[in-house]
Amino acid sequence: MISGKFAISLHILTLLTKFQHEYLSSDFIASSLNLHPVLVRKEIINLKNHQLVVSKEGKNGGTMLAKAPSQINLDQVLKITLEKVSFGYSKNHPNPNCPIGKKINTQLDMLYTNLNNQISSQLMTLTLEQFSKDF
Amino acid sequence: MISGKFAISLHILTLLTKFQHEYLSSDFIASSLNLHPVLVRKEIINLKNHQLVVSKEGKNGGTMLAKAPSQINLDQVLKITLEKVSFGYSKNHPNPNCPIGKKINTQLDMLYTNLNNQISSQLMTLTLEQFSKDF
DNA sequence: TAATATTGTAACCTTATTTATTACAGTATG
DNA sequence: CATACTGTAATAAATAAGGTTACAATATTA
Repeated sequence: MISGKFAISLHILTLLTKFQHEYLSSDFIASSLNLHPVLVRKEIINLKNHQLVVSKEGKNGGTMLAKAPSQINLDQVLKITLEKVSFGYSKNHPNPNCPIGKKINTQLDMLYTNLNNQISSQLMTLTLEQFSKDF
Repeated sequence: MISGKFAISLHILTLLTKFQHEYLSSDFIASSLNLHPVLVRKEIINLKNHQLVVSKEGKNGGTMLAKAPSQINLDQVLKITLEKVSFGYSKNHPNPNCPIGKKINTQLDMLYTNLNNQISSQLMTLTLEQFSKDF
């Protein structure tokens, strides 16, 4: 899953913010997302691995935020879902005998790193609390 | 073609910058990219449609920059290749009966638009001339 | 003017990636 | 102990991306 990960995780976190201190089941979350519960659980595992949520197995189990929404910013969410925003690479290895082909990926990396830094610094200023307020 | 478009176009434009005032064939360009010449021609058509390059059919034909590399900035290239950088959406329509589901896409749009504006203003400051200098 | 090198473009094929489904073991609750 | 959950693997289906073939159109040059 690449394209939807960030959006799905943010949706889940927003739901959890609205129902703070309650365990929400993957079925409930899935019905808001209109997504298969197994996919929701997979995303939740990722959120769990990064200590953003906790979940409880068994009857009346589910998932809950692990910290206050004011302590979670959107850059954290981006980092654990997409890692880096890619603006794309040509899939094939460019010709190493061509001066451009040889260096293009390094140059793109540098450019993309700069762009990512800027994106991150913007997302860092936005907390889940703020994002959730508009719903 | 989504992921590679920006990188491929930038690679082509960089080559054209290095060989300014020469018509380069799609075969030559393809061998630097290690890509099928037909794909190169497809990308070139896009660059042509946006007046960044001109091309000439027939023997000794090929493609050449339509303007000085100092007059082309990377935001223009981004706009004609990816239009907008997407951070992803859940593929399904979220549940409109859920307050979060109903509004999530609008909220994501706003967020993504802000991020794109910032990316654009950064890329606008970078010309093809500058980008090509490091090869 | 004929051979050649090139672009332009459509149709189609292949592969990779994403998303969805099924199945079931494990676990906590009441 | 029945039930309602999570966790997770295996696999299938759908979609997207990239690659290939084929050939018409065009300009060059010998």
